[in-house]
Amino acid sequence: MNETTGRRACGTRIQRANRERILDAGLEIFSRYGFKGSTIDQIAAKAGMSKPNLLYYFRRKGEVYDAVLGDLLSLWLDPLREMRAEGEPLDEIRRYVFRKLEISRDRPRESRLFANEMLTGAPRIHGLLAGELKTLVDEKASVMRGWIENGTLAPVDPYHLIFSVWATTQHYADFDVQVRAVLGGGKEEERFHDAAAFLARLYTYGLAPG
Amino acid sequence: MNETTGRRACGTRIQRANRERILDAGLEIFSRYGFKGSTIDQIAAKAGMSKPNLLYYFRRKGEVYDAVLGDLLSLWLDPLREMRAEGEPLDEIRRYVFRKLEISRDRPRESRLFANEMLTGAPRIHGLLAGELKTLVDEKASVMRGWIENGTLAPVDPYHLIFSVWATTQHYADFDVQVRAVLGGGKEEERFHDAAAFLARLYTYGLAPG
DNA sequence: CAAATTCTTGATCGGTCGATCAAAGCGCGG
DNA sequence: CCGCGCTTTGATCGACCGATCAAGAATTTG
Repeated sequence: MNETTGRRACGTRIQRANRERILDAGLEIFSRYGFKGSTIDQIAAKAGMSKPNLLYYFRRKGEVYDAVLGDLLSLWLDPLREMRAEGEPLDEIRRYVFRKLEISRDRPRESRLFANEMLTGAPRIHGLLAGELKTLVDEKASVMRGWIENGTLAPVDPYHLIFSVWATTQHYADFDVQVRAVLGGGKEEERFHDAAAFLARLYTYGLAPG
Repeated sequence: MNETTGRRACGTRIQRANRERILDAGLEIFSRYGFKGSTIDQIAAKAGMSKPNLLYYFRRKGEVYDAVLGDLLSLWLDPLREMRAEGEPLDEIRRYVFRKLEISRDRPRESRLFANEMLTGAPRIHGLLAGELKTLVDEKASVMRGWIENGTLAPVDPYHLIFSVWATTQHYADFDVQVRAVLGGGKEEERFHDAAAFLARLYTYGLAPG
């Protein structure tokens, strides 16, 4: 027994370390070239191991992809889950926007992978979209309808409101090249601040009731 | 001479027809699987011809891709070009949003291809982004700054305003699968109307001065 | 230390894809 | 009808890629 690390058994130390490296390399490569556009050689090279060794840990290319994607969904939905019906509506929405914007800044590879999957018709996570995702969105849309009836939120379509938050925040990760080309080589910190300020203003005044 | 059609000479009738079919098929395939993920066989099959025949009109796979992409940029930038400094700011912006939303509805393949190119780092159009695109955006940002000084537009960052328009409108084409999964199988017409109404409201109140 | 197990990799196989070529088909002017 | 140029395609080549295997290296275990 080697429970010295304190983590529950899930393969040897080497196994865990190598799986970790493979998943990280897979995220890097898949997020840039998509599933078909990526090769096992690329991923193995990025992970610093040989191709057969990678296939020793994941029998198929698709298994790496699914594992990378599987780690993603909770990260993706958690910020929306945090939206509380008891909070001040505009505060909750601004906070949600800010959290999503932070994720775009800190996890651009995850965002691009997600976008890539959507663009190709989401063949591998279509079930999750119609299930877990839709359930959560329906729930939060219901919360927003409550706010609208309270008169604490402008009467807008909750679904399209959520879509707009997804779109405006993910844009900074997915279209990073375009954003950089337009804004020039300014500091990333400044870009983030300006984007946050603009979105805060847009949603504050755009969604204020009355 | 066969100027009977009235179009200027640009290959025979057969050449023009086949190039057209190839470009349309290329758009269909490339927009769904990206450059590396698409095969000439797929494109040729979709165009209803053999692979060598396709390569008779375009010597390389990359030539098809570049031709498809080249037809795209003007379509992409025209709506922004139409924004007039003399107009009423909020009208101009609302009109821009609506035009972009129409394009997302009517040309989803073009939108997805563009998104795919961005996700992969835009290796083939990076020059256009830093050139033609940036020039136009700088020009319109300047127009918006004028509106802000006039007091006819809220003091927001013009660049991030434009980004948000791109993001919110393209989202309906690029993330179509997700939108459908969340909204269920409602009519496309209704979706479009609701999205237009939400965005009109968001930008009207979010950008109104004072 | 020795045996057993886990880990790593060079070599290789079958399949796919981009690209080429030669030959056959087709339309058009004489 | 003939001959010429434009168009189409079956066959094929080389490169790349996913996957397998057997053998060797490293690590763990007794």
